[in-house]
Amino acid sequence: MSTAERLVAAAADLLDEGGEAAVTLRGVGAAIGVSHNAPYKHFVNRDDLLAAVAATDFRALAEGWQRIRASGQEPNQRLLAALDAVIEFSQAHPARYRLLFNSPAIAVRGGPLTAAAEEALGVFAGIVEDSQAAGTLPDTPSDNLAILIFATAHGLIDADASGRLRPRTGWAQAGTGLQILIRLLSNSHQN
Amino acid sequence: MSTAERLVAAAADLLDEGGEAAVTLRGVGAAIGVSHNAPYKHFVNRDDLLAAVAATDFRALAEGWQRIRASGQEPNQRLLAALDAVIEFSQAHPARYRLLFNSPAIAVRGGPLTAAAEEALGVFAGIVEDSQAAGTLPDTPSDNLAILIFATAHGLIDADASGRLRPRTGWAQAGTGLQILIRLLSNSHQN
DNA sequence: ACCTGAACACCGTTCAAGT
DNA sequence: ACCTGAACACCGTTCAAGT
Repeated sequence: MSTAERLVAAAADLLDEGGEAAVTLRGVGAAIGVSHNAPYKHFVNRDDLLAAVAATDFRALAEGWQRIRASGQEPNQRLLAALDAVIEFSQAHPARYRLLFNSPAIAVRGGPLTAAAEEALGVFAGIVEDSQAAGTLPDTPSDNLAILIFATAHGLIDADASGRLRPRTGWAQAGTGLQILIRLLSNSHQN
Repeated sequence: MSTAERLVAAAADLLDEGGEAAVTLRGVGAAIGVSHNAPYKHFVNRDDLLAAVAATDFRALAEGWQRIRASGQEPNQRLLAALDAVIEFSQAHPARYRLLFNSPAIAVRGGPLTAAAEEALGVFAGIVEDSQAAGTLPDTPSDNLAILIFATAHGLIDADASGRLRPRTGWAQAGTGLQILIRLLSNSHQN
């Protein structure tokens, strides 16, 4: 692994352990045995390092979604599995999830991160398209419907993280809300 | 205005001007002519001050929604107006919007902020309930449907802030996606 | 009760210097 | 090409002291 890759991995670990505030250049450097200054030889600044972590996670997410899309399940089951995958990621790696979908300052930088995000969302849109082709979702343009469904998932995940999901709804998880949404949308199509 | 209130107002201004990073205790103190240490006599720490800003904004949001609910428009128009109000706030005060709906570390603190958030979301749920009573939304439990709709709004707002809304959908605004969602949900009910 | 000023232990970032 | 160490200008927070 190159130094740059080791820095990215170390930053991801620190995100998991202590959240974004725990990712200091001094900490990242120490984790792989270089000075607090070495990261500047591989990334333009701290945000650039965080963007590299996010890009890596987007690529992994895209791969996971691709496997789900290619699996033998029913289309709507694949869609729910894709949503479950991102919910699971948000719970296992909350700080890294926030970096993917909740960090406008980093998302807006463009570059490889934007490309990786586009690719991942493209795979997700494909999964939605499969459901539409199977006739289990309304025939709104697939890019539009995909972002609508994903936005709902993201909103529910955020509400859950802020402790505002269970008190109001009694739902154990964001996934429960999404099942209801998919059912409502299916009904919408069947008339 | 008490010193505490002036500190909250100064913090809100700094959020609008330079984002969360611009809210330093030194800057907040200087803005109202006290030392960088004075805030500690009114708030337990920086997060507590930010939570106070968020609580104030939640109360204002609840009042705005209440006015919309009491207005003479059609129920679904009131719902879209309520969603427009929060979209508008997110664009006029992005850093403060993030504090309301995108800051789990602060939301989880409980206290007056949680109470203010509960109250605001309760008013929003009431607006959704009105639409259901008018027969223009499915009869899913109103708290559940309200959080589903609000989650979608929040997700679209976040996607827009990260620059990921327009490229994929061509939508000029989050509001466009919400109109489509409301229409789909209305169809869902009419069969 | 409320505020100040010094001090502490951190930060990100820059720069000159090393190999 | 890659890294180090000192230095700079910040932070939040604590503490002793003032009125």
